[in-house]
Amino acid sequence: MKIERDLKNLPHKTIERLSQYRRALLICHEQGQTHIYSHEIAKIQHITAVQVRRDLMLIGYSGTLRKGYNVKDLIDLIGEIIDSKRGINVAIIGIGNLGRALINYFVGKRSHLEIVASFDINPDKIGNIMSGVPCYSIDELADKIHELHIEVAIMTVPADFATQTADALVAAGIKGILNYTPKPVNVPETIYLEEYDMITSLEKVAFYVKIQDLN
Amino acid sequence: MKIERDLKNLPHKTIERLSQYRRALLICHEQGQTHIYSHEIAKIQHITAVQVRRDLMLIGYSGTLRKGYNVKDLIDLIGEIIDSKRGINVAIIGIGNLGRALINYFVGKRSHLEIVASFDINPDKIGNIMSGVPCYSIDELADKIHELHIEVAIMTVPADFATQTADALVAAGIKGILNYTPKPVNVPETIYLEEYDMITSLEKVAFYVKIQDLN
DNA sequence: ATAACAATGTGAAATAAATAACAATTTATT
DNA sequence: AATAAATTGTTATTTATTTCACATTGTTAT
Repeated sequence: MKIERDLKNLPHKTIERLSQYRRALLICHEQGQTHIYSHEIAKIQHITAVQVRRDLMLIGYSGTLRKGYNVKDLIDLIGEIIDSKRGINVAIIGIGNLGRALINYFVGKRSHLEIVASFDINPDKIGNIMSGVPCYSIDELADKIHELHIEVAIMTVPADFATQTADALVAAGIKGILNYTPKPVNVPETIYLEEYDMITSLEKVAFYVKIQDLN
Repeated sequence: MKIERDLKNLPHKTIERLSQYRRALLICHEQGQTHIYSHEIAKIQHITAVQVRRDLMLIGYSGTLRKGYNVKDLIDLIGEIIDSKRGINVAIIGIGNLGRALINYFVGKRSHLEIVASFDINPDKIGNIMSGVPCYSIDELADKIHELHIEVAIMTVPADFATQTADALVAAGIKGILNYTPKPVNVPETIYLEEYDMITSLEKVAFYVKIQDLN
């Protein structure tokens, strides 16, 4: 009960960084590294060592002086914080290039997050299995979401289908949506929505390149 | 000279939102809408009307009372702020699913950002043209970056190639990098680097879905 | 032993970003 | 003409996030 309250108070940015720390730590662990200093983690993530220490403080982890943090312990603790014990099933909506990229990229990467289904409108794709992920007709969306206990959906449909796809997901009882279409969608407040648009990122890079030249 | 200083002082978040406002405004403009209120823009972007007005205040745009903002004028002004007058050439490094998704998605979308080349290591892909974008060997990276005046690169190579790709881009004189590999890369401070990792976003969604259940 | 060093942990301060509050003003209505 | 309503523009405030400063404490070298 204490922990639940703490989790809710973790800054959003800290959540993001914890995920990134873990990814870096997993690589260190694979390579046999047992301990790591805050400034080493910081360097990998292009942030400051203080930032790392503060994040770890927030999740109640203590390192040892002069040896730093225990890589394995920290990986496990971050898992306890950000992972769901029961695991979470994920679906990808829209099997275009981006949908395929996500499937290839995610499958097998995180044990607590499993991509259990994909959906498309194209008959040529329906029925296929890609990296172990079956593709169903979008008509089966609601049924499969219930049947397979899918809680999170990643939207990779064309922009013109974004709204109706989001509506269908909401109606089917999805709990979280990651929207990669360039069209913002509206969902009830009870559903967690994360939107990311690649054009915005590219335009941002271009902007900072541009103003550098103005020096 | 006044403007140059102002541009540098615009909050990063405002830059991102300006890009998003424009995208929404372009759709409105296509549909023949001539004016728009701050609260309408806000609703599309899931933010507050005050936030919109503040962003527009920062770029020195004034709307008209009771009619709101002129869609066309605002599109043009945002372009003056975030676009480079000369246009910026972009390359995609790595023609996997994600690279292809980006090409399909970007081509023709923004006049000031042109994808002029892609690069890959696979001989089957080299020499192909996709949506008008030629694919060159990664060996030609430096040459083509100079020849085609490429200033921004989007990295969509496998994680294991991230470091060497970034190093090659830096050596070739790139000015900005958008890194979509899951591996953070190091570049000199003079180069603008934006990194985005899809696993982090998915884990974040999963986290907030998880803690909602703890209520 | 003791001093010097190098790391963590954390309260305080600074910075960045979002929100609240409200004055000003145009338009529509009576 | 006066009033009401709706919208912008902007200062002040609040909230969120990062950084600073430094106390603490193992470890190593002398």
